[in-house]
Amino acid sequence: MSETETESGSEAASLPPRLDPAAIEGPLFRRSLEHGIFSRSAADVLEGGADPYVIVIPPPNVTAVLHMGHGLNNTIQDVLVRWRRMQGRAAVWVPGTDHAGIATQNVVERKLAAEEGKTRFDVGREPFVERVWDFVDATGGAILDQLKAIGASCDWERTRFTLDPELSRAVREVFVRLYEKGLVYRGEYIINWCPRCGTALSNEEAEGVETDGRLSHLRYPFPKEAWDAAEAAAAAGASAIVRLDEGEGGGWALTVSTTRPETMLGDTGVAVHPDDERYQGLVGRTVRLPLTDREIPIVGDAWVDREFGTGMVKVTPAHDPNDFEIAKRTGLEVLNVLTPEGAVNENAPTAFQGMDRFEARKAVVAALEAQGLFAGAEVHRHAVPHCYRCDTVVEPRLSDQWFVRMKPLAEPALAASRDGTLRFHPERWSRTYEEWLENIRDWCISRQLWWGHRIPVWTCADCGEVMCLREDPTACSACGSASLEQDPDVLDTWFSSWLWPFSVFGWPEETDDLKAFYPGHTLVTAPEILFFWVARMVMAGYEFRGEAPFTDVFLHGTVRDAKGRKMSKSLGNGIDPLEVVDRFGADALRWTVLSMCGVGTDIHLDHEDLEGAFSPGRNFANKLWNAGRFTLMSVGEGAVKPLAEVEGDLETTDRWILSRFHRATGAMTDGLDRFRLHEVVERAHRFFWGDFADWYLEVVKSRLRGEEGEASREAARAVLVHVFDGTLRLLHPLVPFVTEHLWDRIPWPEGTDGAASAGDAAASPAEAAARPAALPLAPWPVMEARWLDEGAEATFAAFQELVAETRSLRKEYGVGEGAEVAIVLIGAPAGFRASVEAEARRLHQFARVARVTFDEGEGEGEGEGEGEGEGEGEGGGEAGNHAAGQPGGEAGGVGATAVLQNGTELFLPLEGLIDLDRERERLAREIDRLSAQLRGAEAKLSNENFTGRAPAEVVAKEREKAETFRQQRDTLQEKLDSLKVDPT
RNA sequence: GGGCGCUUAGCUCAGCCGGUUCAGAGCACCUGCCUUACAAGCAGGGGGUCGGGGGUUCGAAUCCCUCAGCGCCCA
Repeated sequence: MSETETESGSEAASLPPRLDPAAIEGPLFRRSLEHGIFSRSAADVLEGGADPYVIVIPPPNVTAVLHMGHGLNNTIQDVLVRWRRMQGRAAVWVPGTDHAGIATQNVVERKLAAEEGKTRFDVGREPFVERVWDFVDATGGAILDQLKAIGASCDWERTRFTLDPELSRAVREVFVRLYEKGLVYRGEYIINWCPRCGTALSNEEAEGVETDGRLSHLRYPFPKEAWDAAEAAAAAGASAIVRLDEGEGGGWALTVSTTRPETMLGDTGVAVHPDDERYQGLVGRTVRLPLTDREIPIVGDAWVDREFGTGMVKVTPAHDPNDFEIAKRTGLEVLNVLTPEGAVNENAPTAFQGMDRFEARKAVVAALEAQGLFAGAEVHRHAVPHCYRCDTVVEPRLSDQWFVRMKPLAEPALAASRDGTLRFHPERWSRTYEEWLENIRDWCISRQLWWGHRIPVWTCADCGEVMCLREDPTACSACGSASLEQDPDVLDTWFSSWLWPFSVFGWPEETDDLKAFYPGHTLVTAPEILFFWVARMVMAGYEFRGEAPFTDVFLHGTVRDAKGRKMSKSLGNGIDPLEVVDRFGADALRWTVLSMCGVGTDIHLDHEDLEGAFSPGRNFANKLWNAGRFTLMSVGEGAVKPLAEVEGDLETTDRWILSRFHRATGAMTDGLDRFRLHEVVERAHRFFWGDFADWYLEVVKSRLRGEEGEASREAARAVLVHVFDGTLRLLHPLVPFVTEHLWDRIPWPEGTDGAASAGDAAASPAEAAARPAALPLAPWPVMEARWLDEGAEATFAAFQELVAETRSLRKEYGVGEGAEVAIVLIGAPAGFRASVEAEARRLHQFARVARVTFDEGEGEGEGEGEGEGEGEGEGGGEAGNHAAGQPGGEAGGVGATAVLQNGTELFLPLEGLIDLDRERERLAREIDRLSAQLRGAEAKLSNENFTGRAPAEVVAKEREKAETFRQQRDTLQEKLDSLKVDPT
């Protein structure tokens, strides 16, 4: 027994048979941090000449808690950054958080209300902001530590926060510059107002929600003097003009429609298209606004769509953006009838004052109904804007706000996409991006909040001078007065986020960091914030640095539950990544989400079955663990030779695995290059599990035990270590922990060890011969064409096919797993015969083939008696099925047949086990299949159009296929014919 | 109303600028194995007229048109 030998106290012996992620992940990550593995300095680039690779994290909210969306997003970034780092780039991934104005302020306000029953106004501005800081200092940034749990290899020393002094300075500088350029302006416009948050929102922050609303029809009566005109209009086909019931005095009225009836309280006019003949006689007249004592004019404005509804619209300038524009053009009065909280204000009739807008909606309808002025309603599906933070229905509201003029900023950002400077993955997002920029609207940047960057504009109380300044003023620049008032509002959080790619490096200072690491390279995010953030970053990049902040934007899918619903707190269908890490490990989480990361597809994970959801990742990591365990155990302690020294002793299987490894290397590198992560994972899986673990590890077992000579053993050890090292490197960006743990234990080839011990980050990746300081810094493998070996691959593929077919036949006929069999290969090409002979030991190992005999074919048996059948076959069979027995030549005996692609007939003698009927059926099925294939190929080949027009290569291939099919079919047909004659 | 995308095995998805024994993977399922790296594993197996229809082509899951269903974005 060699047991003592395999457990000779090596490192491997200490590896338990199951991976325990919790035991290795934390310590490994801490070690990397301690040794500064993930950090790079500007000097590396500016002085060391390193090629930078920069990613800035999409900063999560400072008070956020990690969810699977973050898990996916950051896993992807980590894969890319680890890969580039291994390629020798000065990889910098900048982490950080944003202050999330609304969200954070909300949290603290709620806390304040719950704990002290106070509002922020009770506390006061300064003390309130203090409290938010206290809260953020105490609990904020926790999400960054959570990111560490999934292995995020950020340059943690560069952690930034949008409210850091440096970043705040960048925000201020940008505001002032834009102000000075006239790109920031202040004005009264209809903006999206969240009555609950009490602040303005940008257009992007008001999310349309498809809703079945009610389109109500309201009647506004004409004063007596307009009845004639109304009657005339009705006669002209104006469907909006109707005659009222007697109860209303029998007069005339017009009909307008709205989904928000309460806004009629603020109507100041009715509009028709100026060219609409039906209403020509009414323009200039007035109409009585019900429920109020006002009369409002009818105006003509070209914005009105004659075709929509009655072609007549009510105009509420203070509560609708289009109506506001109409009012500006036609001079209609602007009347605000809602309070900031969304209640009816004092400009409306007393009866409605104080009512909430939705309450007022009902009340208005009821009041109109009572007066016979409600003309019914119909269901109307439309998009209702909701606050993206609190989901409250947003109210369009006239308000004095700050805006950024976007058109000039959008132009270079648009050009960048069009000319390919900026690339999207998947590519189709570029169209969405471009369309948004083409139709860009000005950006409302002021927020009526306290938490955030305060707008740096002061107004002199004495002379009215307005000052926009980089430094806080002490006196009015015009009159010297000290009574200055700063604008109370703060800026949209995105107004700091859009500067993130350069503000994190110290801009507006021309820092070394900025020189070294701007522009960056890749941005990884979800399509949801394409407009909010991505497009704006590009604009800011061009405006303030003259260059796009990155070249590639990778947009990944959304994490959903098993039913396809977005994960959310309110639905309770979320998955806590930390729980996943606890139970299955970060590697399992990463592998699982990456394997599902198809281009542009969402990721479905069952929150009710975490085990099922993450087992692929856990299983993979465990498989890797065990392959490593075996490798380390069987390589043993002794020095391993470098590959170059054993080249003369390499066997076909060695050349095969090396060839497969280099192919996998090429494919994975290419996949990473093209952001095809799903492909990368698939390729990694196929190579590691399908080639390395399933075949190579099995193939080298006996060699490693020294059963095939010392030279073979040393070659196997060298190749095994070499390929395993390379495999760990390829897999490291995907599953960093298990790979690093194993890699640390690889016995390094002679002469390369000792150069640096693990953890010494100083070693340069350029010193190829020296052992890299740590796996994250080990050079990424490069595909070398000289190791690609089609011959070895073909040879081994044929061997694999033989094994598979033999196994299949054994199983088909119930040969016990342990039972040994003999096989006969008939008509094997010389090369194949040689390789089978060379791998006889392996054939036994894989398929329990105790003996192979070769037959030249055509009935001529080799005559060597078989008849051993050591397994249970002989014992159990009795004489029963021996009927077809043709003693002697195996080829003609009783057994099962398959045919290999190279035409070789595989015969498995199965005396005593075979069911001839079943074998005939099976053969017939195979023959049918092959015949069909053959017919298909022949049909093509006999088609002159095909042979004439298809590329010669394709035609040749088709001929080859046809030949193979024919050969295989004929072989089986002969076999079947021989079985047809029942010898009894 | 405008735009984008999706529909392939029971489930989640690859494959899609046409031609690999082209219909694949993982999970699930069936059968047999606790073979000293791994039962979180190994071996074998069943399962799909590639949403419907039409077209282009020597050849279509792949390109074009159309219909149906689903999803997202913008107005």
